[in-house]
Amino acid sequence: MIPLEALSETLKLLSDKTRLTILALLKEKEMCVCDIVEILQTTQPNISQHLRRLKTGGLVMETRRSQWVYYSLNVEDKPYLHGILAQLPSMKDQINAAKSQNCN
Amino acid sequence: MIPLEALSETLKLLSDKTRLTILALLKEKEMCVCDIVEILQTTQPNISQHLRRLKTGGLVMETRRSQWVYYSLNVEDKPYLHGILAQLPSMKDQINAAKSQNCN
DNA sequence: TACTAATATAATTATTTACTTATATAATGA
DNA sequence: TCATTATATAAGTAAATAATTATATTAGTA
Repeated sequence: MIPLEALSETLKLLSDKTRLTILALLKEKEMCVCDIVEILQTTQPNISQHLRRLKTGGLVMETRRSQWVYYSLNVEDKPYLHGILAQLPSMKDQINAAKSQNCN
Repeated sequence: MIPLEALSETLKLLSDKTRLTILALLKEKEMCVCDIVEILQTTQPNISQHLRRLKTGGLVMETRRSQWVYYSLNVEDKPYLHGILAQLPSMKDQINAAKSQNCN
């Protein structure tokens, strides 16, 4: 049983529209920062800071591969979030739409 | 499938510690405002305002019974929240501790 | 080594939000 | 009707937060 304090911190991470969208994207596949920036049409620092919070909160993992930092979901050990994550809409269309002008 | 916008609004309601605690209390049993104020040791307007947000967000219902307004959980139709609600700690101890100085 | 691309961090700003204080409304009972 | 209890609403304040702009770091490459 998670302390209420910790639970509300995690839910705060999920309560922001931009972060929820990032999680929806990562549900499809791992992505680097520039992919997400491209798809969400916002600034790089904005996404970078959201990703840092998600990482600190334990919701995503990062792996650097040469110049790119790839982020992926890290929620296997948090089954109580599965219900919510399952509600996230498919991002396939947005991903495909952005595929043409990829950053790498 | 719920729009991302609506989902983040709901999660915003769940992301506050006070509101989470209220939900944990209502998971045990329906309660009037003064019960919650007593247990959470805060002001009546504070709780009243949180309850209004929870009601507007569709997470709780209200029923007036004479001078008391009772609030209860309204989450049967939101199965994607069950995982989170199941994580809320038991409030039995806090409820019993406050039972002596009940408001009605 | 210099240049570029990808990412991170820092500082600032504008908005949101939780809480408080004060006041209003609603219901009960003397 | 008046007083009391329970609840709601309004206004103000302080703190938290998302996004922006500017700058730093890291890696690849000519």
